[in-house]
Amino acid sequence: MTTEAAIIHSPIWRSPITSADRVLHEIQRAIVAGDIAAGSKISEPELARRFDVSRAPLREALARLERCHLIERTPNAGSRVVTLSTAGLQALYQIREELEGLACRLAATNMDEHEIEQLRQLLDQHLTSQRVREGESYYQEAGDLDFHYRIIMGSKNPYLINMLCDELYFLVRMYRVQLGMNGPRVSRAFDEHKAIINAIANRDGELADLLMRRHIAASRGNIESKLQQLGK
Amino acid sequence: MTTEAAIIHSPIWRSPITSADRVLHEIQRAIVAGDIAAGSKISEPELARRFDVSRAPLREALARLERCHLIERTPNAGSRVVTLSTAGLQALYQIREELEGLACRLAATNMDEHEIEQLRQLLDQHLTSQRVREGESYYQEAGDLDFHYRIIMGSKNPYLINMLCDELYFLVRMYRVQLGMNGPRVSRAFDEHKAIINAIANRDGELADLLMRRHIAASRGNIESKLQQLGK
DNA sequence: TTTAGTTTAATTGTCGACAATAAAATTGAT
DNA sequence: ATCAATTTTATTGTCGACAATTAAACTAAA
Repeated sequence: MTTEAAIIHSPIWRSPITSADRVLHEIQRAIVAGDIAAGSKISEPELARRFDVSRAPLREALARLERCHLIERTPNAGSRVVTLSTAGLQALYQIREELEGLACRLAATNMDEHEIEQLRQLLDQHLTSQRVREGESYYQEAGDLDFHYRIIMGSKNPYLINMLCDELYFLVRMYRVQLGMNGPRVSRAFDEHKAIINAIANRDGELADLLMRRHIAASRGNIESKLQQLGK
Repeated sequence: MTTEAAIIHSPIWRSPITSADRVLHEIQRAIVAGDIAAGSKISEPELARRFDVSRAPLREALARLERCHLIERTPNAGSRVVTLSTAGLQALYQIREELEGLACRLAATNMDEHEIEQLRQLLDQHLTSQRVREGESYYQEAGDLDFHYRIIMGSKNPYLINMLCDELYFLVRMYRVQLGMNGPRVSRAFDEHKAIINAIANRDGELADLLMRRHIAASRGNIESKLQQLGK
């Protein structure tokens, strides 16, 4: 999957050379996957031992985990992993709709032909790999996220890229992964993606914006129903 | 001025109990004011001595300064204060338009009558204090920012509040302060503010959104002309 | 004189220990 | 037995020193 490649950029990620980066990477993965339970308290000494680092780089990592809304820190009290809720999901997706809509509008004018072509190719290979393994659509997940990443990059707006990819998307992934969002929306999402690409290729930013908002709203609806289906 | 009060909230600010918070506060002020020059390199040992703290809380502060886009860090290389540019201003204000537009739409449905009344009062006292001291409109600056803060808070969306107030607004203030944005747009801004409040009071989110976008676009135009007027 | 390579110096990243604060446990009183 | 106050424990925040990396200075060769 190419998701990993798409994630690499700017402040939060750089290349995991430093040990703070490494431990950040691992904890992010653990929280998103639910290995560190949502709502659980975080013990600095414990995590430091667990990932075999001192508290200094660990705290650096915690600072950045707070930045991408995966934990909440209160001074002199400690950190907690965030909890997933309907209200939180709605607040998150309100922003996402708005910012990714903007990303589409900007991408429609700022992406060059080559980038658009690459986006098309991504969608194609995405389609074939999905047809091959119909049930196991973790790859679909990754492919979908990759699609969104590309468009966000295509906006060429550094602040927008930073906010969406570094600060919001981990939480989005956390909702999707922990609620088992892998199922039936696959083929419909393909069509929506295709339509968005066409709009961008036609340099119709307004339309791409509108389609992206609908696409995200639909995605939110899905997660929302799953959320209240599982209580809370 | 009430700006200080409006700033206090959520992750970045809490109450400056810890020394990392204190030094963050001071450095933010220094960078926004230009006391630490834009584009200059940051020396951790030097700043640590200057603000009389160890490097540990200083680095905590640097992490949060990166978060609000006032410095840029590269691993093993150090930190630089950001530089102001037309491209950066445009990218920043693209986001601002979008998010504050959203804030207006949300505020139109989420602010209660009391909050709207307070907003009206703010504008009035803002008007009188401006008529008193026509030339020195630093207070106007603060008043304007306060106006925007209130609406953002009125959206009741925690992510939106965090992004705008904690991550974007320091940079906005940096542009305004360092380019001496205090002058002639005062009375026009009043009318625009008034119109936005009316739209919100009428629960007309669409209109408030539109007006806010125009208001911010006008503000950007002002700063933009000043920027290229001073070279670069 | 310029450029490449090497050495030196300075800066950043990390560590372990201590201080200050908050949570937990214990004690005492009603 | 319950609640309040106090002691104890544990956790977070801070410090100074060391290790690793990078940038600067210097030397030497073309």
